[in-house]
Amino acid sequence: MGKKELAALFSSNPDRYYKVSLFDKMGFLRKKCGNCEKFFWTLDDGRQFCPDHENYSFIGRPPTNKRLDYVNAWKETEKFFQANDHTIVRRYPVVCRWRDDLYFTIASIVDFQRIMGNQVVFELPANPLVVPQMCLRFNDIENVGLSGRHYTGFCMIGQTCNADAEGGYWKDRCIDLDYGMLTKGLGIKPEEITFVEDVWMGAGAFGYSLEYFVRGLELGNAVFTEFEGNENDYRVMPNKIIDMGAGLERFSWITMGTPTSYDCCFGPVLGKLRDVTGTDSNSEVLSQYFGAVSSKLDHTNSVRDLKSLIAREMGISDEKLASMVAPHEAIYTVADHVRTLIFAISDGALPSNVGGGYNLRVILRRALSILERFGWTNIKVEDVADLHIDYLRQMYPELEEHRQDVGTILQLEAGRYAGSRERMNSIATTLKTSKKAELSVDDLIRLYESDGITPDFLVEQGVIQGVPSSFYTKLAELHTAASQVAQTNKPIRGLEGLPPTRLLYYEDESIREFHAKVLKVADNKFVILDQTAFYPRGGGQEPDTGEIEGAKVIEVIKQADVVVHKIEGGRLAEGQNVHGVVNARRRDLITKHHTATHVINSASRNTLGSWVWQNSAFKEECYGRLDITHHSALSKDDVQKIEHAANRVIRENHPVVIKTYDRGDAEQEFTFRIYQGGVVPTSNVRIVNIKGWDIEACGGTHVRSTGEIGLVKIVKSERIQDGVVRLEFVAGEAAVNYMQHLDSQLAAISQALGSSREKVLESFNKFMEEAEATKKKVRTIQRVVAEPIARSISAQAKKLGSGVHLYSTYDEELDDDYHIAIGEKAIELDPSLVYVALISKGAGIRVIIFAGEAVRKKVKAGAIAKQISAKLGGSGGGDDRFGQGGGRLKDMIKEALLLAEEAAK
RNA sequence: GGGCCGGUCGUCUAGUCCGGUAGGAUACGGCAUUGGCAUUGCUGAGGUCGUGGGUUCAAAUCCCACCCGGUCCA
Repeated sequence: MGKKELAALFSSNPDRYYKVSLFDKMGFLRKKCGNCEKFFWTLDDGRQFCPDHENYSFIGRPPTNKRLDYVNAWKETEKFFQANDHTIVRRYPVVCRWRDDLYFTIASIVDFQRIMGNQVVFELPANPLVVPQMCLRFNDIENVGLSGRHYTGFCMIGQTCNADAEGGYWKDRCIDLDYGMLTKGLGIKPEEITFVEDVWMGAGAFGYSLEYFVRGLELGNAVFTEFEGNENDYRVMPNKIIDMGAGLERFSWITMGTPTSYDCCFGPVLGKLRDVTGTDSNSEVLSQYFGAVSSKLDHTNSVRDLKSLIAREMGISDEKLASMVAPHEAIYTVADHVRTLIFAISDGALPSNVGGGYNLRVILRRALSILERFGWTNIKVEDVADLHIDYLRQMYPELEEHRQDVGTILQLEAGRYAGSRERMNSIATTLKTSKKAELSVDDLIRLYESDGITPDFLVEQGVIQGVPSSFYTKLAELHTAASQVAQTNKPIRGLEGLPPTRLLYYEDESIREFHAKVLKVADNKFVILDQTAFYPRGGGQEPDTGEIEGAKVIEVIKQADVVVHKIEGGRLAEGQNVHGVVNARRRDLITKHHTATHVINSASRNTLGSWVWQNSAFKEECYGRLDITHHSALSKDDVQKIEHAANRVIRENHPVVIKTYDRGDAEQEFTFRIYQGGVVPTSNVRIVNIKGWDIEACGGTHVRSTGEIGLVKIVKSERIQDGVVRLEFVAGEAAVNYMQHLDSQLAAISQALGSSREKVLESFNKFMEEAEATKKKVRTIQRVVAEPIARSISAQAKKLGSGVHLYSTYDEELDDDYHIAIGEKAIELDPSLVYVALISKGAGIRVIIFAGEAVRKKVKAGAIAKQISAKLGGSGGGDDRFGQGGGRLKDMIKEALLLAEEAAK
């Protein structure tokens, strides 16, 4: 059963599903749309079509006397629902930390959804509640700023209620309230409101819904999630959920009736931008145009198509209209994109080239390129951000706290973009001026993939005439072929029906020895006990090792609720009572590294900025690794500051308190900062609280107070990908070992230099300088002596009967560079000279041959080099003037020299 | 997470496929032309060819690993 069938099913029984008490009370009539056959409810008997086919007739003449800008529209909403016993909840982060299937919060209901297994469960911090949830969506970017109603970031008013919990209500009251909100809150007349029947299907649950419209504008959608299961097997949920989502931007718009919703939702931002850019804001044509676009755009057509239609209606040319409209679209788009970035960055996301960060970089670069295209160099994105924050802080005071950070990140990214543009331009000019033939499609793909240069950009720059039609298909092929499926570890079989293992390491972390009973031995090596003190691999913490009754425990994993010990060198029988011993030193070190990870994580955030989050972590016996989100590589100074902060916390000996909380309570009390290690898939969370420093949800083992860590030393920091920096560190005894190792290395170096430890750098620099100077001196001497030596060589050369002057030598002291320099000079001075040098080099012999111009007809340097090298057991070659080669047979040197003489005769 | 591209004097780069004396441009120093400058000519200095291994008589070039930067996709 698909959405269509479900709609038919619900609509076939409207009294059961859709008819709410309001409809009877007020006399709403149920009608079938004469166009799309959808059912809808209205007070207007004459209405034939559902609002989907209606133009936005509120533009220019709003259906209410109230005029509510964005912030006031929220205040009105807040007031109304508060008066009707709803708890107003502060917005959740737009970065969706509590679900790993979403980068961003895309709807208000997402706030309260938690994934457990394959099931979505709802956790409401209050009942009923209303939340002004900022949502980010990047799937309709092309329409943003153009359509009048699309945003990359918008506020969804979420009215959420668990019908079966205390304080809960169901559809009658929900629609009563929403109706009240529209009529009393916004001041809209009842006849203006239409409810349309629809359905909603999600993961493991579905329901029916009523969308409400005024003058063709959908203001909200009340979803009644009544059933759980799938289409073939479902039942009424024990906790039915109401999810009403309404667009705050639209609430404001319906009361203002501005040409676009942007005009009433960005506060003073648009006006300021128009002033600065000198964009005329009082044009009748413009409001006519945007009004037309807003009302006529439906799901099927694009703004571009609409534009020429409207131009025709308005009786002006496409070009004229486009040029009038473009700066306005640009301002709308920039305002939207920057607003979205403010929320994302405030909530800890960073523009980057990976994951959700990519979306952020795309919109930022879009905004920057718009500013550039229009030549609005006097507008800085960080200034636009400030304007937004000035306005929005009444509603979202937390934005004020992050004003500085947002500015920092925007500025940094704008700089990166400028660098990128510069590089693209220089590549474009190189391509344009190079005499190379047409660029092939493969060339274009390479340029796109390795430099991010789109063919559109090349067309713009006049490098190519047009984009080849095969470009995008070829690109698509490339990527579908490359995509692969990730592999997962296959589970150990035969564990079904075993009770959950009792986890002694949680009950008392100090236990290193314990008694237990063997419940199961699978495959001769996987042992399951009724209880264990062995910590299994998980949360980036490596497993314990040790022994069970003499058998070595080499690996411990947790599968569902069962801890599995992999053993080696021993046999255990099911039912046997055993004694287990955990490798205490290993556990202690891993534990220290784990608590140190938390300490360093907060130290990094306090040092670098609020955008720092744990990206992933790994804790071993001999070192720990923490990946944090950060926009740039760390300087030495940054690392030292973090190290200082971390060690201070260790010296201050903060207590580490571990306590289990209800997940919702923990989120409310400690915020989503607790999810540093990722999503927690259980309804209880174990909170590790380093008092006064760091609070995280974590399942690992920890010291009782930070002083036990003793010492941390950051060993290395590297940027492992855009937006992620890896810190490698050592803690406790491992840190001491590391320091000792460094110390002995330093001792060895200073000894080798014959220097003292204090002056090791000084003497190293001196050695380097000397080496450099010596190299230079050798070069100079070589140049100075080349001529006199060349002369004496010419004099020494054997004058052969053939007219050839032959000089040959075997040299064990000077190198090939010397002989190349001398040989070159020598044949210049004596064109009849043939210069043959065999040079001992390591285990082999190098051959250098020069032939003077006058004898080149007879003696070819390359040929001789080849012959001689062959004799020496190697090979060589070259041209007539210069040849080189070599070999390894040192006892053939004499014969090789004779061979040269032979050839010159 | 999966790819791809690049790293050569201060700067921009050629050379890499197919191993054989690292070359050009620009800026810089000097000299000449000039009353002075611009210009021009001559000339000089400037290079761990990202790092480390390997193959080879020989590696900027081929192979492997790593580092740094860029970029695309999910």
